[in-house]
Amino acid sequence: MQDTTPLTLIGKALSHPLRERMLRLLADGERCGCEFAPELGVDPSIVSRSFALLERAGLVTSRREGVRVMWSLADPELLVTLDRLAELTQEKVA
Amino acid sequence: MQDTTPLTLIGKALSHPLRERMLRLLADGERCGCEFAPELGVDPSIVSRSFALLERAGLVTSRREGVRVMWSLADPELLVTLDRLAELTQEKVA
DNA sequence: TGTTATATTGCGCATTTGCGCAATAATACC
DNA sequence: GGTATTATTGCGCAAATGCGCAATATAACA
Repeated sequence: MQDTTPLTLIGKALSHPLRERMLRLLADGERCGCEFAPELGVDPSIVSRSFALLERAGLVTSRREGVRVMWSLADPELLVTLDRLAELTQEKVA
Repeated sequence: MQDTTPLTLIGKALSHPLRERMLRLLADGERCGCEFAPELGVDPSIVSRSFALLERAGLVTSRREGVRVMWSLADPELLVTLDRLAELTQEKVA
């Protein structure tokens, strides 16, 4: 794709259930990337690529701590805003 | 995809620049679907399928008016919330 | 009935995304 | 140097998405 806006990047990042789950696993704060593969039942390579997508969209940030990479939500308001968005769209559906 | 949540549906709907543009074209209120194909320079079939996606995600609603289908945002707060989301993610990027 | 305007759906094909194995990188420690 | 732990990247293949033409549907109206 050529014309990529901040919002479409966010959309792509959110458009896979695994990546939404990863976001929610960060709700309580920073976590080591190494926890995600076993917890989600996928290959570490998928976790790595998924975090890369989330990071490019600006949804998460990372810092190295020795051999580990620690991930956290880019903003504590994020999940609230996402859930608010889901609310707004479900009004008419429900 | 099997495991599809409200948020992943929204993500998919937002993940294409054409569909984001369509959403923004509804900022000022209801519009006839027939305006979008010429304005966006794509085939009407693409507009139809794109609206179907946006509607399934709960982002837009429609009503028939004779031969036309009139589209509007599911909620007037939607674009504000989406832009808020973009803000939250751009803080760290900028 | 037929004609016009708008919208949707079926189809084939191109592009993108997703997956996991294997290889490589990065860091710490001996 | 070597080993262990975690993370990333290269690759091939599978699945999903995007595209537009053509066909069909829907509604209004003469």
